[in-house]
Amino acid sequence: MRKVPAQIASKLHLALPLIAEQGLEQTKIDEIADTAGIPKATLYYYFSGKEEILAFLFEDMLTAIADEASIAMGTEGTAVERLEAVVATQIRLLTQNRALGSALIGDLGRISRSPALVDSLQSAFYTPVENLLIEGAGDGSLRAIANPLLGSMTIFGSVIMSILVTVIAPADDLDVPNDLAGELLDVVMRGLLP
Amino acid sequence: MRKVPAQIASKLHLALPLIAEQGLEQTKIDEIADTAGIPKATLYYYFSGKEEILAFLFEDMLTAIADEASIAMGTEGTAVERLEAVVATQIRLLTQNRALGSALIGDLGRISRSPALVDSLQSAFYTPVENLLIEGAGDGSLRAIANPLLGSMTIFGSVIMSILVTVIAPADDLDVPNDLAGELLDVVMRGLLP
DNA sequence: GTCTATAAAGAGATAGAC
DNA sequence: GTCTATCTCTTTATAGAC
Repeated sequence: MRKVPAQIASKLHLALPLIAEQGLEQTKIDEIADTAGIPKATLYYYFSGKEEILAFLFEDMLTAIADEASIAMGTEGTAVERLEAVVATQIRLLTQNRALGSALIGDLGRISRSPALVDSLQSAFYTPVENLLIEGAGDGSLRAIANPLLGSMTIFGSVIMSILVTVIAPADDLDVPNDLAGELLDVVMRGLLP
Repeated sequence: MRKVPAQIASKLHLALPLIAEQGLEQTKIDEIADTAGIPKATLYYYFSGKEEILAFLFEDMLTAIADEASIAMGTEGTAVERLEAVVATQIRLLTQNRALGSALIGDLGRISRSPALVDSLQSAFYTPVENLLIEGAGDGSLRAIANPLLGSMTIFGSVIMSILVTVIAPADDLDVPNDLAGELLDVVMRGLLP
């Protein structure tokens, strides 16, 4: 894959709603080219095919999340406070670019098939959360759970599911909380027991 | 779609590892036919194409989960106890048929594109959990969270993520807990705060 | 280096005999 | 229900203009 110019990258986002709606499989590369306003041959010049295009966009988003999460981690405050900032960042970026977020969450299998994307996913979601869980156990602001991985999975799982249910495939009668990140964290933090 | 004989259905499962590994997109229908030992023409006799085959298998598993979850819900005990039984059932069935579980979790987008599968997913995962959360708030065994949907999302999210991380795409250095369901529920129930 | 046009290859799906 | 042969559509890849 050649280095993709910013203008191409930004145009590609125009094709994302299409991909998110019907899946990459059903999306012809001509549709992508037309919708994005990029000649098909140019796409083949930069990418080796459809998969690589989507992988590039995923990578793009995951890197952005990892970067902002890293910033949120570096702020002042207890581990809990920073954890909340990190999760809020993740949710914000996923919902901000709704179509890409949908495509990503709806296609976790694709990510798990690519080692590079697995790495990016870890940097964006697991690593910051897991580190904060460990820190929190240290500074006493979080309880020390036996397996920090289980904690970060719970958080990541609830984040992506909340996006899935509220943004990607919302039921008709659903009322989305204004402060989704806050309410979600409340549940995860305090648990379900009385 | 014609009614699929049990023998065809069971043979189809042989092709699942293939689909889970490389995705449906990269799986040729000839490969499915060969691996499952079903003539390609017969597949087209019962199904309209690849998508319908996978949808059928998903439906199959989701129905099984919904059925067993419904049984677990009907047992004696507090809401919490039955909730644990339901979640353990879900995890058990997802891991028991590892390849199908992988394909399902890795392809949530496909499910969200099909209203019938969304229904089945709800019956298998959301509905039983959400009902138990409401019941639990009633009998005092669970705290009354503002939005029960958030609770069921948290549970479902952590369930699928734990499957994803431990079963579908396990890291090399990962130690999978023996009692995954139990430890996971401990986190979700008691929360992350001290 | 980038684009237009088009040819070649490969997969999904179908038709009709058995 | 199953088989062989075939048709069609998509992707891939290239040749050549700019």
